[in-house]
Amino acid sequence: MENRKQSILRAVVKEFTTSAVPVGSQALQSRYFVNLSSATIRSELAELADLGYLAQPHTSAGRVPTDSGYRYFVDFLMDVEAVPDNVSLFIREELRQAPADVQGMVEKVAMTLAAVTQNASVASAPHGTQARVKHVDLVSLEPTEVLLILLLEGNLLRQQVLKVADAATQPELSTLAVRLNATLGGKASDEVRRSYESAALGLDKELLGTIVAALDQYEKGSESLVVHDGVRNLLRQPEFAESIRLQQVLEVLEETRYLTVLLRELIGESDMQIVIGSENASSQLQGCAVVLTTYGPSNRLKGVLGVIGPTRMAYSQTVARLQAVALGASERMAELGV
Amino acid sequence: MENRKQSILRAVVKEFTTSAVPVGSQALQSRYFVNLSSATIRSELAELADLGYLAQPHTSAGRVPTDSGYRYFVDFLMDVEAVPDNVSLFIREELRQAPADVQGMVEKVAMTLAAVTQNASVASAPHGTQARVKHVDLVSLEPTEVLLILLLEGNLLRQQVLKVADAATQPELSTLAVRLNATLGGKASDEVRRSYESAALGLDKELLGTIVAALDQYEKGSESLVVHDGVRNLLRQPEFAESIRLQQVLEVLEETRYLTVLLRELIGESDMQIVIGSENASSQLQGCAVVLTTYGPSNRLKGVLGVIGPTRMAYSQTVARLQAVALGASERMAELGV
DNA sequence: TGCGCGCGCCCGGCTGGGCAGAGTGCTGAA
DNA sequence: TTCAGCACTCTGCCCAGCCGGGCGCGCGCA
Repeated sequence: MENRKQSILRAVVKEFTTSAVPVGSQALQSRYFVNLSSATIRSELAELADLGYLAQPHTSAGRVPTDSGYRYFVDFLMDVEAVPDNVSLFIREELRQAPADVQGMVEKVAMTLAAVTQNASVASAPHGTQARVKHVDLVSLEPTEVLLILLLEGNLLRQQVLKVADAATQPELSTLAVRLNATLGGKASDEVRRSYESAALGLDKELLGTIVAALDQYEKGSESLVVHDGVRNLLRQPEFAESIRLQQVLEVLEETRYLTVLLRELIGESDMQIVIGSENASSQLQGCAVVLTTYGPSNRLKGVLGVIGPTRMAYSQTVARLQAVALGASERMAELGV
Repeated sequence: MENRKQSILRAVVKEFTTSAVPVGSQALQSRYFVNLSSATIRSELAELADLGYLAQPHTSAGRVPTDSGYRYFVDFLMDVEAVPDNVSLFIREELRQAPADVQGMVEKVAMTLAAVTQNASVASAPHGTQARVKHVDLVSLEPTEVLLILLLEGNLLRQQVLKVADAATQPELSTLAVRLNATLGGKASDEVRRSYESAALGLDKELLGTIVAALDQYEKGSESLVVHDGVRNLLRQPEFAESIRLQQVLEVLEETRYLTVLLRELIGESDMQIVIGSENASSQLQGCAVVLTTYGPSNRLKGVLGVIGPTRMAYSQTVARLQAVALGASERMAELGV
């Protein structure tokens, strides 16, 4: 695409993201292209519309970027915006105050992200493909109830209540836990499963089965923790003035199961992913853009961090700030051993 | 108040909660008072308006209950509605699937409550005045780093990385953990603190200090664990058609600090509390009603459970279902030892 | 071929008047 | 005390008309 068309498309996107009203040739001429006439701009706009990058809400209204227009913008035209000092300071300060557990940390991260992007945010807890057992503990709750505590790689704690047939005292359980630690320490779920299948360890087979199940469940992420925040920010956007639009987004955000699947599907190999409007598989997110990246304390433990807003969002700012939050959160989590 | 006025007020509230349009004398006459003329009803309505229980959006519109009208209704006129079998079944089933940790349980409770009341729900984690230590574990991470795992009453896991001066092996740490369990098991934070202050136990003083700090943080933190759900339900109500109304509610719900204070202030001695519209201290909740009760696994561990909706809410249904969820959750939590 | 200029056109949004409907308040009679 | 009738008032809705922004197109020029 010629340089001038690109500039005009960039100007349209920029103008529309701030004003939210269709942008006309005159506005562009007076604010961006003083040495071009509005008629020239009009013909360029018409061609951009032919290419599918711009659309008109109705004849003789200004132009609005289409989903492909935004796509072209983020792929080729977007210049990465530096994060202002006060914003990075704010991010650092917020994350510094985050509690040292996964849940609290993830919530704080989502909160911070929503605040700095002024959009809605989602965050899933970091989890690895292969969870390694670091430590096992068994605590007697009731005579026939035992709490299994699994410490996984990344200092992730998982807990599960087990019903056992025979009553076991705490000392008995502690002895068993020591044996389990010796056998399972450092093992990933498939190794634990082998132990389970061979069952030559003299360990309670049922217990091992439960541990395998807990690891599986953890790995599937079906139980994985997803939080969201900042829905109130969306309400400030004219796109969400009619409540139906927001309702659809909320259906996605509040339905955790659905959100988990969505995040897993969306996050691919790439480091930063932008999904715009109709590119979203789910019909509820038409008109919304989702910007996603990964974060986590280590390379093997990654969660998803994302921003959800109208397609008319300040992409370059969002990308930069999302990156800053992801980086800050990753560092902080590594530091805290979360 | 005479009997007939009461019936008419009750009818107006009932009619308005379902239809959401101001109710006129003819609608009342045809649906509730066939043996009265609309003129008679009109004069009664006028008197109810004089008493401050009803208002007109404008002259020659139907009547709408005022906040005091709702107040009178819930105080004197409301008949408690039985919870349908399928709803109680749904509640039981949902709570049965709840995970065995506090966070997960609270989230499930909020979700269930939102589903059965078709309004927004809030839930704070049950917390006592004193957190009790149930189990302590120490895991060696690095030569000079130890992970302290605290299992507190309510199966709440806390973890913290400790830096220690002298390298300790896992067996050494396990032995220490056994000693700690024997000493601290079942103790609340002030008892731990006494142990800490007397320091006559031969235990590492620094370690005890960390445990005390973790308990303190927990006591503060668990109080602030507040979740909400069901905002999407509010969007179905015409009251929230203009997004500004919902925005105000979301400011309250998403600002956890604020919500914590709100719940603490609102929950008084009474078992079930209803706060209607202008009775709310916070200006953001004008036009909203909040129904609150307490729940928890024991008398010492209580959290707050609440429903937030428009003042035009089905109070008797909400109260009954809130009560059912609170009861079910309390039982389930006691059962799971959460 | 690219650009600038100006004219005519088109369409959505706003405004103001008229109309129907719903609901009230009042009055007088049973 | 109840009730029928009547006048009044206010809103919501519809429609016509105006307005203005923005475009498309044709023409002239380098």
